[in-house]
Amino acid sequence: MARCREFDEQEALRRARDLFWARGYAETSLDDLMQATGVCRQSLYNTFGSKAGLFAAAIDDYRRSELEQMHALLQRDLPLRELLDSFLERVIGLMLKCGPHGCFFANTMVEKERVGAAAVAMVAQNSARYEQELCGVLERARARGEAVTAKPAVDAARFLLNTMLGLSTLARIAPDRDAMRRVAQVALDAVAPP
Amino acid sequence: MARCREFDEQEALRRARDLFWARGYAETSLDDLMQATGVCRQSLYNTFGSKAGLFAAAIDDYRRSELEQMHALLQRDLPLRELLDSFLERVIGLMLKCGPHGCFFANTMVEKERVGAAAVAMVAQNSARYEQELCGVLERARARGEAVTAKPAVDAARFLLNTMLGLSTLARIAPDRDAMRRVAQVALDAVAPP
DNA sequence: CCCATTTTAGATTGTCTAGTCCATAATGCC
DNA sequence: GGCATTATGGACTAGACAATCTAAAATGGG
Repeated sequence: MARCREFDEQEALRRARDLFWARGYAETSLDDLMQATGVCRQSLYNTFGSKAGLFAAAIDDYRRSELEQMHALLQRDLPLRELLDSFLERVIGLMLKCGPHGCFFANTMVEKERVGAAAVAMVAQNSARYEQELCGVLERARARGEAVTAKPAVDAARFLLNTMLGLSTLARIAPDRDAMRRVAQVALDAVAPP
Repeated sequence: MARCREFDEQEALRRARDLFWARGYAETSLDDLMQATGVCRQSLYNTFGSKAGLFAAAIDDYRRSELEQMHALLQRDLPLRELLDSFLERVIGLMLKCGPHGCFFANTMVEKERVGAAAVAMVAQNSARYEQELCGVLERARARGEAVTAKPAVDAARFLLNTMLGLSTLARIAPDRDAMRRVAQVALDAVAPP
């Protein structure tokens, strides 16, 4: 009935996401996005509505492709220290991915005035979810009788989230995997003493 | 010999600094800066050279007016826990100042591709200085026989820096002073057990 | 093969930006 | 009081930007 699409929407979204991640919202122009995705301007508008709409879709894709895996990591039945250790290792890998871009979400919060309400809401919602899941992990470990900090689980969970956010900025100042690992170890010992 | 300045350079710089802090580099236009400072375009160029030059001056002013006080806080002769506690309290206050802007330096690192080399260098240098001073504080406390984490002082210092950076982003996601305080307490207990 | 429909490509629009230019106003030494 | 010098205010330039518009190209049911 009509002309066929010449591009793969998922592939284009993935490329747009990586560009937004690397450069941020304001510094990524539609010309950049067209070049990176190979999709013409009007098709981007037909598919995603606006630049902010494309960004929101990119944030959503990031959440699904990267963060869901981390959420899954937290659901595994492992001793607390092992679980958090592998989780933080994965976080560090993510922060360093594709160069010292830091966390897409953390960067977005610094740019929150520009990126549109939809994207900001997704980020805030996801942070809250991390906090809840980390809280659950700590409570389950405590119930199993593992060594866990005496602090309220919710405080310790927010502390871990805070450590993740810090690592994102640290990755921009000094993208040094070993240094970040040692930071994570101090945080790990604080919530799950060896 | 020549016409007198109608504006106070320090006052104008302070206003420009607060605007850059609140909105970031890219999102602050010269028109905004002219309005906030009350200084005409050409005078800003005469005095600071360029937008990037003005930003670098603003970063420098921030360092002098806000951060020097925090550096001074670390030089006081107090028990480690008291020292770090008051320091972190001050950090939180700074992160929340003038609304949830977070730390000017941390925000600048997220925008580092735009703000110019001079500003980035100042931020990186200052982070390293924090790390060194925190390291010194921990080593002195250890030498005095106070309770200090068994971790290498340099790792613990970087961990504290990381906590500060995290609090900056946390202030943007959820500017809640009490929540931030509890995060800081967990970090404090990790490096200086009660 | 035709035609309604969608995609594509590129020109265009209107807005905003940093930075420059220029004419005017103020200043104080001579 | 002239005059060199600096400050000021506003017009201007050149370019980047998101978004819209236009028209050609492709598609497949009838």
